[in-house]
Amino acid sequence: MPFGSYIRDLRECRHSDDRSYSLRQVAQRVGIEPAYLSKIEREVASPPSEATIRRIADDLGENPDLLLAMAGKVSKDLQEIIIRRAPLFADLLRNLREAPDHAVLRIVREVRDGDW
Amino acid sequence: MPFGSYIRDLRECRHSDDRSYSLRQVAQRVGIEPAYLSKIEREVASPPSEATIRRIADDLGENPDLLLAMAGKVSKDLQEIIIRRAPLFADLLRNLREAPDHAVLRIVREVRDGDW
DNA sequence: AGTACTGTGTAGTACACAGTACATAATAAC
DNA sequence: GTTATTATGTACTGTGTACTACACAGTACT
Repeated sequence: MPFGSYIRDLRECRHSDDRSYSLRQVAQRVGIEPAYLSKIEREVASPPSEATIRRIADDLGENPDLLLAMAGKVSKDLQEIIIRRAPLFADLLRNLREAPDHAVLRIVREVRDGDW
Repeated sequence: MPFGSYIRDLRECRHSDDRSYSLRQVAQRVGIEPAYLSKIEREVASPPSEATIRRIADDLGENPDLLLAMAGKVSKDLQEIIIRRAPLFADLLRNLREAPDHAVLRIVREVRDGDW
């Protein structure tokens, strides 16, 4: 699903039982013009900047990494992590490309409880 | 070390025993204007596009992921890998942020020989 | 002294990104 | 049934990216 329709659905879902989730009010809280948010939702405009996506995610209560991904973006903080040790992490990621979710999850847990 | 000075040093090193590594000739092989490469090397211009960095890496025999990192960029193919499973990989990377190199390397090997 | 190479200065192009501003049309509330 | 609110259409702006084109200047050979 594209970014625009996704956040529109999400917002309309919130709107259905909370009147403060109109396009205008969300736009105001997020700090952009309603016309611009309208265009984003209808995919007339491409997804906004990372900062704006984060504020939208915050307002709609959605995972920011997921929204960024739907917008075709990778969070700046993740990019930083990779850039610091580029060849190493490049290698890791390319090796994990085809790994099934559960294998990656196992590694996440292993690392989190890791005693190196 | 910044991107510009790094590739200048690298090129001049090659140049010292191979005359075909002049700024002009490298620029021609890479497919950009010499004046532009000059500006990149002196950091008058910011680093070029990913595609151009790849061609430079290729010509100078350097690791493309390393050059991209020095330019503050993350390779598009790596971004793709993350984007496909954003929340999962975001979690993994943030957990690996502080992990020492050898721990990451161990995981790389583990995954490469992995039987899931 | 001429030519052949080396790098650099200046100027400008084309296009994408991230929006604003205002007018108008549709819908809901009272 | 008018007022208030909602969503859209159109037009425009400023900033960054990724370059090109061409003229100029220094050095090296011969």
